[in-house]
Amino acid sequence: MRDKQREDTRRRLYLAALEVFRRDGVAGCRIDDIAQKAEVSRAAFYFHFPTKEHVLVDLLRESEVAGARQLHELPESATLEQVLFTFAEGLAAFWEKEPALIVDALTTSMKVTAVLDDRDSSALRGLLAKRFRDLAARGQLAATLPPDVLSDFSTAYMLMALISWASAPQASLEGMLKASMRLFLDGARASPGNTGAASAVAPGPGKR
Amino acid sequence: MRDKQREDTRRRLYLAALEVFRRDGVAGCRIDDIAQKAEVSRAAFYFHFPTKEHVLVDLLRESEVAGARQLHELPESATLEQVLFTFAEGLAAFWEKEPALIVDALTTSMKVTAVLDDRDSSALRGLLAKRFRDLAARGQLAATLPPDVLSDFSTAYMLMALISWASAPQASLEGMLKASMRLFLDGARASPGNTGAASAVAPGPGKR
DNA sequence: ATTATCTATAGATCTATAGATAATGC
DNA sequence: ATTATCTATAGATCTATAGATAATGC
Repeated sequence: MRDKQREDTRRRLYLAALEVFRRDGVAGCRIDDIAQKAEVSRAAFYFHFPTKEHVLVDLLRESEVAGARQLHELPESATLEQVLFTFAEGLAAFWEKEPALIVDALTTSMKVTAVLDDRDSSALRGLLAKRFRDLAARGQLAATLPPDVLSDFSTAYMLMALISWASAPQASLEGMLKASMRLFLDGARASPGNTGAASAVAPGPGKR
Repeated sequence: MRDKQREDTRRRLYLAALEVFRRDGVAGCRIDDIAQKAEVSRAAFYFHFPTKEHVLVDLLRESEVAGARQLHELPESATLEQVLFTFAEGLAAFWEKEPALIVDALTTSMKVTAVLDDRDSSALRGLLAKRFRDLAARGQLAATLPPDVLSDFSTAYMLMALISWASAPQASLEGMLKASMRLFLDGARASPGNTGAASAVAPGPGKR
């Protein structure tokens, strides 16, 4: 009963905050407006969220859940490409509906999670890291950096792709995300097998 | 005379702000303390900087200048690797002396520059983009994405490497930055020529 | 005389906290 | 009786702005 009401209030504040963010921007909005829209006092907001930026951490978590949902259904044996593209599709579907909040959500969350540095607070970060460790064990990863770090870099590319698309939405977000994943996989260096388009579907290391 | 005084005050505020940031953190500090240390009124701070976060934009610019300094001396014909490694060295030298401000400087600047989106406000961003366009013209770049975007992604990798190092400083920052550049160049996919260490010095596409 | 730089300060907004209310546990 | 959730509010800090001062341009 108490738990239910607590979650209820928190959810109302969360949704109200997103509405106000979309209207006034994260930096420009007043917490009073959020609280009023959620029909609680301003102090109640602070009871649930340390700062208004923390609402965006929740939003990013939600987007990660959207990205990870399909990931669970992939077999253990999935390739690196399948893992990353599946995740990219989920992310694209989520953020296409919330373009105005991409930059704020990603930059503030990056700050918060960089400080926290708990690979487990985020369901996705742990899930993706596990996939990467498995792939490394099967020899599918370059040995440049440890799998955990590689996993974080793949996420960084997705975030960059999202921010880049949000600042200047050209093509489809999904296309942009997948292009960034090809870049992550094959690198920026010109080479016979690396024209971008080709490697998008090629299953293995695919030389020639 | 007036210009000189203006720049003088601005510089005093800039240095005072960095001191206070190091002591109290960017989020936790008071602008009054910054102004007091610079011996001007709080309003004078706002005359020079819209928000305290904008001080960090200046800091990031300074680091870019440090990174770009050596870049000017590279010949037009320099390889992608030479360009990126030179830049990485300059960045590493700068940020090693300012580890406490890395995360705040990079995340807030990312937000600000993502919104501004002027490829020219930053000397470096323009300089690096030009290098990338030249490299693309000489066929040294993968065609996955336009050169300008590739240039931004290379910077994103550096930023990620910096943030990652700042959160958990393991090895040398320069080593971390160069590893991230190898990842950028060759991708994360396992392949015969891609063991990381090997490609660090190899000049060309270097298969085998 | 005009303009750029800076100060003093009023009003807005936030942050911290003492206390009210109602659910929970004994 | 105790504790979790929320409110009311005092004090801190920020933001906006009217005005002072001194350099610049005519």
